[in-house]
Amino acid sequence: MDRFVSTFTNKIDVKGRVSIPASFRAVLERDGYAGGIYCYPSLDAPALDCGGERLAQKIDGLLAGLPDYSDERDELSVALYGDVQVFSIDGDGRIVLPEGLRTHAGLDAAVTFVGLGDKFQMWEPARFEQRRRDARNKVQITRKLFGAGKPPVIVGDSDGGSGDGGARE
Amino acid sequence: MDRFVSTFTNKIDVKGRVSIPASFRAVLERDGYAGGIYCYPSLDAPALDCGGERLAQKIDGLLAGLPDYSDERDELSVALYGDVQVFSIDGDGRIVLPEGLRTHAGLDAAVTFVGLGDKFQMWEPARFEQRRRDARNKVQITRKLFGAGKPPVIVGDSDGGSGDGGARE
DNA sequence: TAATTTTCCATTGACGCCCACGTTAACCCA
DNA sequence: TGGGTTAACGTGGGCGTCAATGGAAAATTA
Repeated sequence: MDRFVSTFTNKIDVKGRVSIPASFRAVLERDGYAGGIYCYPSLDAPALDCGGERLAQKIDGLLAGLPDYSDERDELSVALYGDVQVFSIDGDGRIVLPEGLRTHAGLDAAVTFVGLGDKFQMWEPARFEQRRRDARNKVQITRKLFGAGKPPVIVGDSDGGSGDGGARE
Repeated sequence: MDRFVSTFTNKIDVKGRVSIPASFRAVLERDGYAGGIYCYPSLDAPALDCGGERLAQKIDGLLAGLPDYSDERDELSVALYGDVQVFSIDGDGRIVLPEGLRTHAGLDAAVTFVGLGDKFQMWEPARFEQRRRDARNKVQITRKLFGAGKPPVIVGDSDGGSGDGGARE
């Protein structure tokens, strides 16, 4: 497995810790250094975008194209790095969510991890459910408009396996 | 870890001392001499740019490309070296911020350290928050740079808000 | 000597690390 | 095929260590 897939919901404990789904950790390890994850507030959703070394290298790659000490680079650096936080994963596969990011995503008692291929997102479970419903409606509409045969695959539609808040994969 | 990442906020005490985040100190040590950091007012922001040996060598590298005794070089030398200060880090990982630099960055009660890869910046916390908000607004430009085409499915853009559901990748 | 800076020490609160338990899925063997 | 066993994972809590911070003592300068 080399991509983040499926969704999982884990609890935040009293110390602010939350377990990263084991399958996501496996992807991170494959990605290089697995001792930490890069994380920043999602731009247009109340969620956090997360990934491993590959994500970090993407950011670096963008900056590498710009000359050192140019204004352009400085601005972009702040825009990109400014929001990024790095969480170290402890021996039990958990991270601690600091206050700032928790408020952005409205995280309180639990976190829903949403695999998006080369990165994943962390959502407040109820908000994600809402968002997912909206997405389904949208797909219905789109399908009618286009008369498409195959609907785009969203998240476990029909709730086959993972959606029920059960922790395990 | 060999790059400055994440952001941290530490307090300035009554004597003008402030702790350098431990993870940044680790980077500095790896960078060569860890007894001091190079620091100068940021050119285009109310902040201070800081780094270790690698940063100093980069500055040297820039000047090396210009002919000796050219006006250009003189100007750049002054611009780059003129305001550089070297702070020694005490036994507890702290530096003392002199008056001049504190006023440039408006530093008063606390400092936000922003990791930018091969260097980091010191901001007055409130100003950095402001800057970060601005940066997020400018993200449309950033997105083009990222070549964000198709947003990932799932997050059905229900809030009619800013464009595609895809976050920056 | 007075004032300011630097070094050293102490506190405390957060964080990393370790272990232990319950639950659930996977596995094995009859 | 079904029941029992084992392993993996998520979760909670305790404990030790280290970083951040405040303050005192020593040293340097005027």
